[in-house]
Amino acid sequence: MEEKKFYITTPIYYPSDNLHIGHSYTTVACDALARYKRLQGYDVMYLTGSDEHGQKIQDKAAAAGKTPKAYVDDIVANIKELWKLLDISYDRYIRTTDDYHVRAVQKIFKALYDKGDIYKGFYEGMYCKPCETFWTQSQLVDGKCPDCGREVYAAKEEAYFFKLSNYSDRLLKYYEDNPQFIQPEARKNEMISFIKQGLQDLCVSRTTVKWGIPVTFDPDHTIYVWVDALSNYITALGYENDKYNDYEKFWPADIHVVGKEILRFHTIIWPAMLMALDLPLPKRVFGHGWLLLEGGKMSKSVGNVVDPVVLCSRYGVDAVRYFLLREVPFGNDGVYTHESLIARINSDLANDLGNLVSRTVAMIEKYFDGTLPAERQSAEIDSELISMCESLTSITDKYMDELSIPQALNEVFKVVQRANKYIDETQPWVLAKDSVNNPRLATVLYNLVEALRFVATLLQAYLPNTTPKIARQMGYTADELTFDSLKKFGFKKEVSVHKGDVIFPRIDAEKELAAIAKEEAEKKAARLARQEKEQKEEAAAPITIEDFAKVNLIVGEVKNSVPVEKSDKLLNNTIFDGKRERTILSGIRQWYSPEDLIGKKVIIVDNLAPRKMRGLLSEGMLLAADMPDGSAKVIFADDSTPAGSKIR
RNA sequence: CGCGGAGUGGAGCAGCAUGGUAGCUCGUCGGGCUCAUAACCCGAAGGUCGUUGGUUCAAAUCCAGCCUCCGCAACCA
Repeated sequence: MEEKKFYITTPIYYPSDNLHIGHSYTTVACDALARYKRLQGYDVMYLTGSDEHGQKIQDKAAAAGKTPKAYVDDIVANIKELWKLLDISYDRYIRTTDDYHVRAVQKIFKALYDKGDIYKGFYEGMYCKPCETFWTQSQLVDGKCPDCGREVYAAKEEAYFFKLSNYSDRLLKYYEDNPQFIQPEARKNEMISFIKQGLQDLCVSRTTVKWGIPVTFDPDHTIYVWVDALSNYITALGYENDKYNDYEKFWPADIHVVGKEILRFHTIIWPAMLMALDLPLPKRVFGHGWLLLEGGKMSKSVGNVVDPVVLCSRYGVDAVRYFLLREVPFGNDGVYTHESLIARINSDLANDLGNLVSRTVAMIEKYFDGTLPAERQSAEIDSELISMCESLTSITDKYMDELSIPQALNEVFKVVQRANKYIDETQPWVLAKDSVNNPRLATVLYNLVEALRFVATLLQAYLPNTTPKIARQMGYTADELTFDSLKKFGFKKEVSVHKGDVIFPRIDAEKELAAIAKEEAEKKAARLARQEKEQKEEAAAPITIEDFAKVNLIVGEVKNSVPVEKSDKLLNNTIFDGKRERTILSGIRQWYSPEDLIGKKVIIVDNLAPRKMRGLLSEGMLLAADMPDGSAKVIFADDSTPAGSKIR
């Protein structure tokens, strides 16, 4: 018999900023799976956490004037608060800055080194000095640093490498022997072809990144992300540390749930590391889709409203959870809109479920003063509802095993819909007209209460905040909602209901959307006002001649100009600055065609930091005047001015 | 020929690895009911499944070409 334990993990999130709705999606999905397994009687370990090392956090912390640890401490506090708000039932939270993890990772690194799976070599690449970052040839943009656009130099740095290349065949074999390992199926082929292209050894240490775990036997080196972050799944159980003692019990993980973009790390690097350590591999890795916002670029202006905290305060935690769990199909991407959220809440939660509870309770109170009489009488018409309830868990079990959470929820709501239909079929209000029908009426109402008990019991996994309320109204205690009790329709014969508050209030979509639109407009206006104010302050503040001297303006000659593909605003200008030709992108395509510019002399900012736009690097900018109608007029210099002339 | 994803009734999706009645949710329209949160139940309208060609007795489904849209700038599950 299989041991009834279940180990599920979320990715550990990178706390360089507060989390957004997407992280909530992953975590809520795992929460539903964890809760479902607990209801099935499994001993569950649900792990989440944060991946707190690395250059970016170091930079962010510096920018905020904090130490890296203080910086992540604050964000981790916010994360934990968010999980509390969303009713996340994680059993353990790992931080990669936790002592026990740090020491365990050092031991793992050493063990891999001793076995020869990690070796010392040289990391060769293109190095950008100001950014202190190595780039691969393919990451470079026009041969320059993709971050700052400056020149990069071929450089070599001492580094440790993991022999990933040794594991190609074993990985492929593992995929073959364990077809369920990578899910969804479609992604598996991606991984296979990635391996078949040939794996390269993986750089696992850096000397340039300071915020990380030092290599014990070579302290100049910091352990680079992979060994640090991926190890969390075992260190959190107590692997190579004394903090916990659950490794034997819970490893290998039953499932790692990750976003599709990091599936590769979890299905290639992580298994290879485990193979190197002679440890068992996780049983499944599931790469889920993304929750997208309506029309990509809109995200920033929608921004705050999609903040999970705001959504919860507006609609309630369970409504938000329901939306996340229901809206995004298995493995695919889903789109968030206010309309779809409200529609989901209204039709499923308010109209179908909430209303069913409320009409059932109301009838029992009205016809029987809240308590059903003992005498009952069943009828043929009852059987369909009853059999649906009785077969419900076997269907949802299957869907939950496949991680088809929306489908599982759909099955539960089919019962809700069937119960609503059952009321129409049996017409309790007609039965109530003659007390002769009381036994029949009692049975009808009892069946509704029972159906709702099945529904509420299952929904505990998804809507933990609401199900106790439903149970209370139906006259059950929350502890009576067990999967065991679902073996039989007719759990408890006596029923007393208690009318309570409306469980899911209906949202007036029009009003709500108007309110949201208004709020967004206000936010936008506030932001614009702030920007304007800042600009004015900037303009108003006098600058010194030294400040002005920082801006190096020169005359340039436009040698060529072509529209940038897939952009209706940009022109790609080739400009001769007296020494060389450089590329300067300019957002003036609406008002100028290339012929207007070619051959003309313009004024350019010589020393502006290069910037990537539409995949092209723009080195400098072209001066133009803002017109009152929003258009722009390029400032041309006299034709006789030689290119390269300095302007002051 | 850069990579990836997608084109199915008004909207959002399923179906496509194993060809053979085109299904679901929302919306619309009509009807029923009154226990209930203007909710519930029933019915109807609406699709030549992006396009062209091929394979086949038969193609949304397999093959080839073409067209269109989205992401690849930022952040990131």
